[in-house]
Amino acid sequence: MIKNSEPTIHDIARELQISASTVSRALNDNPRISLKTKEKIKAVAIALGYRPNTLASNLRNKKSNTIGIVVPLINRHFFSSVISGAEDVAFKAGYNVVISQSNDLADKEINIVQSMFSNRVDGLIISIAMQTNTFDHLKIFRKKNIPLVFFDRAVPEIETDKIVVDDFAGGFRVTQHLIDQGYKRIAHLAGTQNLMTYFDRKNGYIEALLKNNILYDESLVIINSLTSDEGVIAVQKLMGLKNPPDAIFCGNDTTALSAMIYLRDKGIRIPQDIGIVGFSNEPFSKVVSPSISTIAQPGFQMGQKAAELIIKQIETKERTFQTIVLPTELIIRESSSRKSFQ
Amino acid sequence: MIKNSEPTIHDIARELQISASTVSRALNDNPRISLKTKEKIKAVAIALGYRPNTLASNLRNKKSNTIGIVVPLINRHFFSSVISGAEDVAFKAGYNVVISQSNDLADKEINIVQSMFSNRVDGLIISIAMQTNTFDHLKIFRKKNIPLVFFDRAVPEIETDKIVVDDFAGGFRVTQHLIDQGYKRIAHLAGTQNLMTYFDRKNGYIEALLKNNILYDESLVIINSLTSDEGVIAVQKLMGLKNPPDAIFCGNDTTALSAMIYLRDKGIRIPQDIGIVGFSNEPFSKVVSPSISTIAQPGFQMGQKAAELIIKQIETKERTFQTIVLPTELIIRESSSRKSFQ
DNA sequence: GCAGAATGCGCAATCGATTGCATTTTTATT
DNA sequence: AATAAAAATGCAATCGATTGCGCATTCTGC
Repeated sequence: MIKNSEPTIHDIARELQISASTVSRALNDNPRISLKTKEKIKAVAIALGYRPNTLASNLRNKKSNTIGIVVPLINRHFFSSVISGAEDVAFKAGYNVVISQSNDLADKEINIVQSMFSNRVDGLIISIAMQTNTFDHLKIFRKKNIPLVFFDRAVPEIETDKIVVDDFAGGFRVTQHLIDQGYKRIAHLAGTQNLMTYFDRKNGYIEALLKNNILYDESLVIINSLTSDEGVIAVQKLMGLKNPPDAIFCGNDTTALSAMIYLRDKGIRIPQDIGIVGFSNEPFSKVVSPSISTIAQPGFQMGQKAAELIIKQIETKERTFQTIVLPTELIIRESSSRKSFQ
Repeated sequence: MIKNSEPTIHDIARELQISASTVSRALNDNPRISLKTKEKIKAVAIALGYRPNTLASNLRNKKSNTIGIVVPLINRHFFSSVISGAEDVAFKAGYNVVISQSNDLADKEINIVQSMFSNRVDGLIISIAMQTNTFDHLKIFRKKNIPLVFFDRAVPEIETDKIVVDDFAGGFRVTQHLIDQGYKRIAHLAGTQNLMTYFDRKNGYIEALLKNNILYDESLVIINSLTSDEGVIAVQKLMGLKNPPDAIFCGNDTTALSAMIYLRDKGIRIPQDIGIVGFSNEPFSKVVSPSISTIAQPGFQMGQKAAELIIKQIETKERTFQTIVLPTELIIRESSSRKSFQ
């Protein structure tokens, strides 16, 4: 008879005239099974092409050995670095990783998170979508005591481990740097203010202005969702002011680039006429011309830390949450180096 | 008593003094259950915060409603586009998607694929790692008749659906373009020849040379793994030849960029002294200076097609495999536009 | 008012692996 | 050789959801 389906431990057991329990134990290297039996069983397992059914195992163990990672966009260098870092640690610790992207949409995020829950991931590492403003789908993880770790974009009202970068310091240093370069009217392109990251960057910016006795002019701050197109729109608006800025601190590299291209096409020189700084150190920021000054975030490292913390949560009952703030690095490139032209 | 664990259909059943079968059927909208009962059951389900245990369901149904996607590197724009396209279609069809990256390592790929198999994905969409040269871990999918679709980097010896781009035509057009621009000695930076993609690109290159009565000089072809560093090494070698090339067709944009930067630092002008063309149309290729001519591959579309085909394989028993060859587009930018300087 | 059909629901087995406890087999001890 | 102790293995329940089959109740038409 043709066995169409996968061989199971029962097939192995039948073959050897022993019980399935013994097979299960042998394959898991349980010391209660003699070496001789183990060897026989393993040989048959290989001969039959046996592959354990993780579903059955997970169901029984109430554990999937899987960590879910949800990011807004997979193809952002920062996020894929975090993924790589997390995978690195998780893999070595024997966990599988499933990745999904929310496309920055709240609905999709909810969908994904619930699906991961239903699939009984052992833990969830997430950076929330820009659009997300209700958090019930995440609170449930805490309520049910399922390991949860936020990175980069965390939810303040949910108490759990968080890995963030020092966005405030980042915003501060960018602004201070622009001031040091002699720029006087510094605008800021900010992201949604319900995300702490963008909120903090803006506050760092404001703080730096104050520290340097520069008036904080709200008309120089534009809040949008930091896409390429919106970068252009924002710059158009800024340049249309009676008193336009001479520097722009962009909330990310994408808008920094689109702004730069727009300005270049208008014949405005960078950094001589206008200084530009981005955020996140996307690979392109180094190779475009002029190269873009930006803030580097240790993505890979964040991923590693996130994985370590989630594994700690998974493997211990202890729940002493920490918020790890990783430092950022200001990378000064051409787009803001006005002094070198003087 | 505190129920720590998740509510199950049995809890709902107990609550209403009915059987679990009825609950299961009601939640699945089985017509055999009356509307009234269904409503009661659904109300209780919500009240208890019930979430189905997909593991149990999948085990019973021998189906996970999940499609696995394996790519070499998540942070390559081309691959993340494919992922997005596949997710798009899969999600709409009610499938979940799990993504993993092989980092171009054979071992990791084998590991991932086996783990996906053990998790009983309904189908696998994969672009193989550069390093992979044995295919048993994939052949098993065909042997067990589990849906399998290759995209971009396919395995010739495994018969199944494949979505590839016309790499041969791509290589041909790049080369023809360089010839049209007046370049005489055209070098080629190729990737591992056990991948059909790179093999075909090289053959397209050779064919174009022959068509134009240009001698094919093997010393102008360098094969490596197309990383940034190896791009530099390759160019150094090429420029060290007694008779160095005046154009380089690079196997990807990454090497095109690193080559370009190296040449620029040496004071060699692009495209005047040397023409450069890449492959894949990474986002940076458009914004660097000079912008890089390249071949665009319809990534999102490939992903969509791949998902459609895998779903077709999953949902029908029919196994008439097809190989879909999508067209490529030559994007001419500054790095190869020598004529505009004459 | 009654046979037969339709409707609504429950029983129990099943998916494949795991595990507490019981049972059998082997080894050690006197 | 007898018995205790240790080692090896098996039984059967369990994880949570699904489903073929069967039973009971209600409905339909004449």
